[in-house]
Amino acid sequence: MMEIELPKMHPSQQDMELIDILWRQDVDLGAGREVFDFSYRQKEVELRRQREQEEEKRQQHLREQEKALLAQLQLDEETGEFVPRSLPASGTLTQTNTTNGEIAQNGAFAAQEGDALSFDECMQLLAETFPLDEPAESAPPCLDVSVPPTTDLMMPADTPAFTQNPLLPGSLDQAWMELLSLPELQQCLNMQMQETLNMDGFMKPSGEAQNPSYSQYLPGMDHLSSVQTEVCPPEYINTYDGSFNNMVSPNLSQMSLNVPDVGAEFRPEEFNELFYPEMEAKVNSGPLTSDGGNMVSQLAETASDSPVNPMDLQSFSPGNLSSGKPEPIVEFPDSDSGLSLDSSPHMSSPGKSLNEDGSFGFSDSDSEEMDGSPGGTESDYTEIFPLVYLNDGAQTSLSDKSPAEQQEMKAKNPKTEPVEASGYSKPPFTKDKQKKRSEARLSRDEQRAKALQIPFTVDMIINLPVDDFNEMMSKHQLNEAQLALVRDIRRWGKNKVAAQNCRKRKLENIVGLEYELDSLREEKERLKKEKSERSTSLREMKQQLSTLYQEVFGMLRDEHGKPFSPNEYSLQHTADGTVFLVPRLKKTLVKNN
DNA sequence: ACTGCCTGTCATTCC
DNA sequence: GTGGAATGACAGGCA
Repeated sequence: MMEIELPKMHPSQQDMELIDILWRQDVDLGAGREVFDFSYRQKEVELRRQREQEEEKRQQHLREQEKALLAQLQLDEETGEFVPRSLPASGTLTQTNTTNGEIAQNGAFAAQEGDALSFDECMQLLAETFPLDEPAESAPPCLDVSVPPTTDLMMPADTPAFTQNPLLPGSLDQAWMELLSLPELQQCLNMQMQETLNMDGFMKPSGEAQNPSYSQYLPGMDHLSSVQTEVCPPEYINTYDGSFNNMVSPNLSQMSLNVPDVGAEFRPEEFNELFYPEMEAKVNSGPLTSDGGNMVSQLAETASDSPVNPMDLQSFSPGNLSSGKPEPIVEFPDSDSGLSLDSSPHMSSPGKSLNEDGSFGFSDSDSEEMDGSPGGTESDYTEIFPLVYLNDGAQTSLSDKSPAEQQEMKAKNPKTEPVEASGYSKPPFTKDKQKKRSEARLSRDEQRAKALQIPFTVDMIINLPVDDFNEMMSKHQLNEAQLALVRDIRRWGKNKVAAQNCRKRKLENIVGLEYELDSLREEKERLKKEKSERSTSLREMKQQLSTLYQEVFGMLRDEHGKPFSPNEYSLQHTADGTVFLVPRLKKTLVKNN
């Protein structure tokens, strides 16, 4: 059996860190952790050490109990179970057999036996090696370390012997772990793990099971992963996986191409620079905090900078809101709330009915309606719509449009003709005409909104939930006319959709009623036919009954052999089939009575 | 010019 | 009380 030499050299801090990293890979990689800084990790290490101390005491107690129990047990070689000793007299021999059996079953136990280091000796050595101020150093929680010395002793390196033998008493395992806690053994173990890593590539058996994260999530970064295995505490990797993997993963592939040669010493700054070069460039004031939440928020801020709502671009363009000039008073006799049942936001895009010369191409004689029409509830903001609005609004709309949209408009409207005019010129079908007409109407409310420089789209005004709508309104300072128009647009739009739904429902009801009417007519015809058939059947049955009656009555004779007169007698039958000959006179008398 | 249809809007009721 | 859906009624546009 192998005899483990205990080198006299003391481990360096780097070795301890490396050992720490390695056992953490095995022990902790399964759990995601939001730790980025060493301080947090060190605190956690201290807490863990305290817990391990307590655990060690508890396990020591258990070991003593198990020792006492083992002293009373022997191994049943057939079942592999420990059974109570039957004969105390043969205790010595049995003890020997038990030991042999254990040796045969587990090399660890054999190694311990052969190592001539008892548990107490180990503990003493432990106490000597590590004074009382940091006793936890001697008991790292890498108790489940994947490569125990048994790997070298009796099992091949790739054998899944990392799992404990269920027959191995916990005390023995713990004793081994006590031994493993020695720095010398840790160094030896470190070398073994390095060999295993080199041989298996990357912690194949246990690493994948315990840390399915980075080796899979960072394809093509195997070299980096292996480097990180050595230089980066798994907490960092886990933290990246847990917190940022989704966010930064699109960049990881690029980063892997530019990965610098990571030095043997891990530096969070370099790590951040490595994975967040853009953010480093953006947030260049002071070092990045290692706190994941802060980084998330910074990322969110970064992300929130880029996407700009097209509506916002349009709505908050210079001069739209903050001009401070008095809003032109607009009057639009006909509203168009911009939405229908199947309307898409594009249908209500502003400027669709704009003429190229800058005037609005209202459909449905809107230009005529512009002259003036009865003012209803719109009167508060629809006093009179000055011509200034037409030019201003049109120019604004045109300028707000993207070049592509303007080109599209030009393509749709090559001449100064209104879109509606061209659309109505040669409509192939009436439905299409109506649709175009509806689309043309769609822009009117938007133009009203644009005229009053309302910074919302009609779609938003109409379709936002009440809370969001109120929130949106509260975020902008709108004057009375704008508020009235916005609420009118919302009311019109909702009522328009409601009217469309109502009419659709009404049509569906009509169709349904027609269908029901047809069904009822069919049912009526069927019932009439059935009635006729049954009437015919009844008539035939009556005829048959009459024939049968006469036949039976004619066969009846009185005591003189004469037939009964049908005028004086009649046949009657009861429900049970009994037939009676009843005198008609008597029956008449009975009836009269 | 009349008619029927479609659509938007208003007023009202109800939830 | 408010918001919104539902609906009848009305008006305007169009074919």
